[in-house]
Amino acid sequence: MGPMTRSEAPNGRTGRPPVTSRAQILAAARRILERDGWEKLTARRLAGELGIGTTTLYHHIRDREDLLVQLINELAEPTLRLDLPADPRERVIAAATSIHDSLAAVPWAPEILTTDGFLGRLGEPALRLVEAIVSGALDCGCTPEQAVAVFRSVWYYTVGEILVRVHSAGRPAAQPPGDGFFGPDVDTSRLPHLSALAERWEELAARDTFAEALEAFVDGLLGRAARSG
Amino acid sequence: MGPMTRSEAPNGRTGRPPVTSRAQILAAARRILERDGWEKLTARRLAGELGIGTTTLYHHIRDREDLLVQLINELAEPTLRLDLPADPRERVIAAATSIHDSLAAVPWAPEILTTDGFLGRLGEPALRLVEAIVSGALDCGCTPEQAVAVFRSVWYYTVGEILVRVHSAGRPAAQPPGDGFFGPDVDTSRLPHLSALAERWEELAARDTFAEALEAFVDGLLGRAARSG
DNA sequence: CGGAGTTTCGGAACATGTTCCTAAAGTAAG
DNA sequence: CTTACTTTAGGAACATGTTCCGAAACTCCG
Repeated sequence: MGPMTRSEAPNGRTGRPPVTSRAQILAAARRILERDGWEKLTARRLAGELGIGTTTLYHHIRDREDLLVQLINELAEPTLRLDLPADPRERVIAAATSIHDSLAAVPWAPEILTTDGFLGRLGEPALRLVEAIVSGALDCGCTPEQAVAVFRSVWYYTVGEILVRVHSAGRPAAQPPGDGFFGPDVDTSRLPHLSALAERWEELAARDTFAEALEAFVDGLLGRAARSG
Repeated sequence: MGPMTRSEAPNGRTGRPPVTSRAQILAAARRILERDGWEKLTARRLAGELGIGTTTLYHHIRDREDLLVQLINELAEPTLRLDLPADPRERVIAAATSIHDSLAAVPWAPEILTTDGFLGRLGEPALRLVEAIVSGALDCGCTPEQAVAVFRSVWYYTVGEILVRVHSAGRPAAQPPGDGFFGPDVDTSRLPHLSALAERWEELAARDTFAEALEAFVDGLLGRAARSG
């Protein structure tokens, strides 16, 4: 469109010089995050922190989702670097646990985890753990199809655990027991076990069973693969 | 607050008569949903459909989340009614599958699934399936603690699967392979298996492996419980 | 210097969910 | 009828993410 570019930037750059960089925006976002909290990280406030116009942000960052993915990437990267066991099964579990713990430490904006190709948009440390899960599954005798399925299944479980737990965190009771547990017009006589467990539900739902269930899941997946292979 | 209520509604009701009911709002929401699509279901449009003021909605419905939970409840209820197998393991799997399929059929507003105590806010059909999972686990020799853990783990996996798949649905490729799969500056030589699978990733990630992985998960969880008990 | 080209900046505007506060519309007593 | 009380209705306003489009600031070339 328009006239052809006659000189394709011979030496220096052309155009109005930028007053802000993506790195500065990310730094300011981290500053707001730890100073004012997650809920204060808005586009206008972020622009104000940098002394620039609000819409200027959108020339350096596609949208809010883009910003948050970058932030998560920066904040979670150190935690994602760890030594992986040589044993395949242990490697799968260690990698999945590392992904879980790293992302669970960033409890704001959990919906970002479910964006399309989220792990692919992360940096090499995260992909290294994906590689570890896939390679571990392959070393356990999985076919490539099964190995990818193992990763995806473990990823789904991890995402779900984080999302549900984060959303239940602020509240006084996760899955409120007693009065509030059942809806308004529910016949509790048809739910004998739930009724019997109602008083203990809050306590039981608060327990962290991620690691145990993860092992059970991995064993189940790898066992199936070995049996069919 | 003001003078005491002298007469506590002797015969009829008092105050300005309501022009709208919660049921009418839900009906209008469903109408908009199937006529104009999910993205058109906004507070103002919903009020317009009913010919009432926008803020009037908030006297009948706490907030958007409340509306969506009610809607999901209405729409998913028929699917949640099915006969459950007598065999405990099959019962757990059938119940989890039913929950999954019912909620996956309501692909809008997936973030509602992770709200605090979501299943508890649903009606009796959904709770019946929760009861089925817990009772199945108990019948397989689980302790109450383990049974609740089984339910929660399966629920996490189900939620994660739905959320990730829904977010990947609209895009051309789930977890884009090839060029876009890896980030900008990633050393692919350190990711041999991922690189080798890059071309097939899209196809493999699109496969529906929920049922198989669910069985593996349940077997892993129940097997662990039986071994420890 | 001056116009052309190019890149960045940012104010105005829009649609969204939600809250505040006041008016409206009814019943019950005096 | 008038006054008190109660309940619902809804306009105005606010903060949010985001886009449109024109202005600003710089380089290059003649």
